[in-house]
Amino acid sequence: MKQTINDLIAQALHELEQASQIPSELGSNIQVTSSKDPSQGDYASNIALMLAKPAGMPPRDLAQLIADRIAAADSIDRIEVAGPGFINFFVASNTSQSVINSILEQAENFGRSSLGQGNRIQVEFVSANPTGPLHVGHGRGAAYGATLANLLGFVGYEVQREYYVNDAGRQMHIIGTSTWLRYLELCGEDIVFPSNGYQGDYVWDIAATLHRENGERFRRPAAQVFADVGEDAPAGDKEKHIDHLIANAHGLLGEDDYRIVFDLALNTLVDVIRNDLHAFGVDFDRWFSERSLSDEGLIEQAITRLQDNGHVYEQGGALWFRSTEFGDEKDRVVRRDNGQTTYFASDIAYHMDKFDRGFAKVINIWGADHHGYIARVKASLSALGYNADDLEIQLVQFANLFENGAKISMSTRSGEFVTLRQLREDVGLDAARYFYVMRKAEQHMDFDLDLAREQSSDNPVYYLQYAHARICSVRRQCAEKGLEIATQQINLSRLDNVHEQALTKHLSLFPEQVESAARRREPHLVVNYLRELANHFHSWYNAHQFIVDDIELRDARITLAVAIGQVLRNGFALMGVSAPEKM
RNA sequence: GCGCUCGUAGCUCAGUUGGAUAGAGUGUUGGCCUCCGAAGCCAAAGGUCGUGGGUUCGACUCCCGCCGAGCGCGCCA
Repeated sequence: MKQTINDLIAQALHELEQASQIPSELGSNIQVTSSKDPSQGDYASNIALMLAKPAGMPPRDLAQLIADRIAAADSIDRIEVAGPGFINFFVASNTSQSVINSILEQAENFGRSSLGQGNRIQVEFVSANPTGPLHVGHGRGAAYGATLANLLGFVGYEVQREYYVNDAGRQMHIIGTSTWLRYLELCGEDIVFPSNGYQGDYVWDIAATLHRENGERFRRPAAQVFADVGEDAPAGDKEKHIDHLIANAHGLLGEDDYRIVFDLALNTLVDVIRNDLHAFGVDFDRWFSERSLSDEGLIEQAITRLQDNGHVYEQGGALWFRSTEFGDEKDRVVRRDNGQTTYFASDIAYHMDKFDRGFAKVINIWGADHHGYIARVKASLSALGYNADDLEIQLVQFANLFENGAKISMSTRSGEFVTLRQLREDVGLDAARYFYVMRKAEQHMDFDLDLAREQSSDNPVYYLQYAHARICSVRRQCAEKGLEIATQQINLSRLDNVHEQALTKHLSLFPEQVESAARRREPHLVVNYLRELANHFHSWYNAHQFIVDDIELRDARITLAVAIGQVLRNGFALMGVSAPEKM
């Protein structure tokens, strides 16, 4: 419809130019928007306001000139000039009602588009270190990423969902060693657990598995384990303390046995995360291992490529990437003076690999605390010869969590955190998913856990689901009363009250809202849309009876209700929320 | 100190590439079920859009200064 109006305006402008009533080549960027207020028509264009100055005419006069030129069209009832010079279009009711037939015909495909043209796009999200179960802080990225991926698929992209598993590096050695120390305690060794170790109960669980499956095979005397490790905090350096423990674990266990302990911790935690996410309705196509980058020589390959392109230099025994050449604020080390490559080097290799896999677009969803990292990753892509604009980074702000009126901090290390699983069990999957995506991702957000728990029946998601359940209920009523609802030859012109007009108008906006949400990477727009749809529906429901004696009217109203139910379901599917028939 | 993301109703937040009278939820105060589900509807009240300038027909939106919040500035990951 927007396009139709756009074309009508373009044609009118063209004719006016031909007739020399306005100067030519005004550079018309025609904008057509849907109106909020019904008195301002269904659609409006500000074209006259835009062109008033270059045309040297008062906006209202120009608007009238254009409006008079616009050819009559079946789909347009009337055109008005209003306000400072807007042109308002009133769509003919039979045209706006035709959307109902489109919805019923296209069913679960209503709203799909070919915007993505089948291009491959990757969405990488969550990617939390596998050092413990996911907590509520990870939920926002999970829900946002999953919904965005669904949205992109819906508008015609071929989407790949990926989780980057940080299975290399110091944090993983700390979790591995923490597991081993708990295991030694189970063996009866006298262990003083390091302050910098992972202290959550889940570490005990992994240690118990290790003990159950391997007996005392990995047992070593505590005296040897703590030989030469130095003081722990507060008297000593907790970082050095844990690093020495890791080194001792390597030495005492030997590389092969160390790896068994390490991998058990890693695999168990990745499984926990995978299961938690699955239960949260979030599944990935690929779990990409950071360790595989070094195993397959990709890190060396990336560094070599940077060297070949002349973007690397040596200083202080380390190898530096000259990222400042591409806008970063300082150069970055890729290989330390001890010969080890940095985490950043892995990330360069990882992103190189992403682009070598042929994605037209790569979207990374990162916590807002990683914003300082964007410049260097983009710099590395440019240096490798890729178009850095093809990497898009969406930042998700943290949610401040409140419990008992106080802000609570999340620490995987100390084991003090509310898990994503607990949240889901407390408030339910639908409420949790809805809560996370109802707000714009870059907006800071406060999350009151008590409120979420206690008032879970007040959660706004039920408002939407209730609309769907009511529609299903009406259909059940019809069936119980033995009323046949016609599926063809519905006289939709009977839908003539203000509620029905608002509903058909709103339904027709779904496809463009979905496209806009996908293009802007803002799933919350879909949530807003659905809320408005439910609002219109509830108002209508309270104002009018559906099951009436007038068969033609009854058929028309129930057909509209069915169409609303379909659009709600399509929206729910994108959000990962269920569409209950009863509540 | 520099950088990133922000600042909208008592509270939590929307506000479409700059558009018409800045909107929801929640909370407060009133109404609405002999009728398809009251997890709902209708209405009232609630605002110097942090602040001061600038750009223009028009600014919550764009630009600059200031104030305030969160986060980031490592040869950690």
